[in-house]
Amino acid sequence: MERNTRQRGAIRSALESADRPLSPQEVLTRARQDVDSLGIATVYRSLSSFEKEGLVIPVHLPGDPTRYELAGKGHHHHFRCRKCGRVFEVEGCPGNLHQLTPVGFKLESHEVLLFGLCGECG
Amino acid sequence: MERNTRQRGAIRSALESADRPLSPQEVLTRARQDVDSLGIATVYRSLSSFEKEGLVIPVHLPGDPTRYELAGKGHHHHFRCRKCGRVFEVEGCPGNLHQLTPVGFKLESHEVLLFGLCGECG
DNA sequence: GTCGTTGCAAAGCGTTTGCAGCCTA
DNA sequence: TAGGCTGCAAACGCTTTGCAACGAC
Repeated sequence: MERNTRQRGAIRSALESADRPLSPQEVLTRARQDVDSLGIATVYRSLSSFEKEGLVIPVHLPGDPTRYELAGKGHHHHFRCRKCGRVFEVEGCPGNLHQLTPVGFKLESHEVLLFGLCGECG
Repeated sequence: MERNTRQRGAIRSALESADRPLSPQEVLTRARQDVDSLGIATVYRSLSSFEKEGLVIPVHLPGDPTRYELAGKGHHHHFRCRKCGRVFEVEGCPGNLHQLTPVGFKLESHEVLLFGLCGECG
């Protein structure tokens, strides 16, 4: 059973106030503004329980720690600038993915990652 | 300047004989059949120098260590079975990716990952 | 002979876990 | 009050690095 604690509230708030996926470390920094005794272990435990509940979604980027963002934003993907490292959300989806899937395979989900330069760095 | 050593040869062979991306640990196991004193540090160092040379390509999968495959196979993506964990190469590419890219951004590369069940597990 | 390469061991870094005390329900 | 939650520190697994010996060119 899930309990509502100050820590979990702070972690959820941190994610809500962000407009991009946050790493556990970034979550910790932000959430400590609410609960300054917060420990990194609690962040990891909360994020993974939020993930199980479907409240947050993990965003995996090559070479970076896993980031998390709130679920319910609708289907989208991510663009990472190779210069400044920031991660942006991109609307839409290329589609056609079932056409790529080998015969006999069952496609359940997918991830599309774009890399390049953002508007400011380009 | 790059030198040809038995170790690098063994690592390259390991990748050549595989039909799927290998993790550094898997590369080590296979390459040790040629050079049994091979150490894991050498595998990491060689893989990253091969990557810089453009000889191999890293394949990143959420939750797994980075795998490597030989470059020059043509553009393709990957499908991972959530049951058996195997990673398959997928021909083709969804295209349309420039349409997803925000205005002012410069798209340089991308990655598409498919998840689901393979033919045997489905 | 030079200097890049190797293997070992130690260090790094992100993540997980054991445990005793805390606090929500 | 029960049992989930928390913070700390230790443990973990993968990856990187320091260093002295090695070996390709």
